[in-house]
Amino acid sequence: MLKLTRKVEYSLIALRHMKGKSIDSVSSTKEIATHYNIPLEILAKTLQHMAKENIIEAINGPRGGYRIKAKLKNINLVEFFEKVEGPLGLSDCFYDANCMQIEYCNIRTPIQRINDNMINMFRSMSVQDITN
Amino acid sequence: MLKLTRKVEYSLIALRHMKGKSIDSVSSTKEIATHYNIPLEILAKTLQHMAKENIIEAINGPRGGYRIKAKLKNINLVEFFEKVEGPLGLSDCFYDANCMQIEYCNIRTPIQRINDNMINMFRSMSVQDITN
DNA sequence: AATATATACGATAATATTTGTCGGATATAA
DNA sequence: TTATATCCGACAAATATTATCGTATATATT
Repeated sequence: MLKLTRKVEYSLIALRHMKGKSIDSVSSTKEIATHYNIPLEILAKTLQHMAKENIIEAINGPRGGYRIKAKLKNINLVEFFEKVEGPLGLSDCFYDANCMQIEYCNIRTPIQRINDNMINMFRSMSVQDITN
Repeated sequence: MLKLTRKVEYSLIALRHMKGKSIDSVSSTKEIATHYNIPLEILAKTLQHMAKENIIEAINGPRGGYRIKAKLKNINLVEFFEKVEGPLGLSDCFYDANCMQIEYCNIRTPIQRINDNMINMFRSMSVQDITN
């Protein structure tokens, strides 16, 4: 419960790795995967996904790889989590109302309050903060 | 990602239901299950679990059921989540160090910071707050 | 142009977690 | 004694997450 997914973890690991290198040098999937002991194919997809979201940039071909594209300071954790994993919410009913008890539910509003607090907390932190 | 489990949701629903009744009246599993459209057996286990944790109290026999036992004001959400679901943490490595990349991991400390913020936030809310 | 290295990506399989079911036991008010 | 309710372990199903495979495409280097 309340866990991050590996995809998010791998994304953060990769970003932090890239941040430690000079601005225009690239990091290949294999390089990161072997260094941090991450399954290559999973990491590959994760990086492709981040590239599609314009967080990083792909350089094709031999000696290719990825490098950071976005200003990490301008991406808060809510945006980041949603780019990587999709909509955020303590319960599905906050973005997909397919729930058997929605009609009689007595905790939707209370949980909404917890949810708001959580969202605010994540919004107050940037990806930059986290990868420092 | 970052979801509550149904067990937690059902627990909160049940507590809120009981709070709406007079202090010594009891609520049966069936009553709650049918009212909120929750699978009976699941709810039964959930309530048994909360009884073991002394949050609620079981009254056996016909006309039995459960009623609130603890001071909900004195239980914060971290305590509550841990009573109902076990240890809390954004990543397993915060309470079970069985991780392949723990040695080279470059995000453990950063995620720890997010985790601390989250824990603090949950600690600042009581079950009472949530079931009001 | 050929080759080797790297990303791109859909399909599918394995694993883990969560959720739900079943069967039978115990307690107790009526 | 009976009906109603909790108790609880074992098991099964559903869902979500994580990982693998196969093949295609892009491009530096030679």
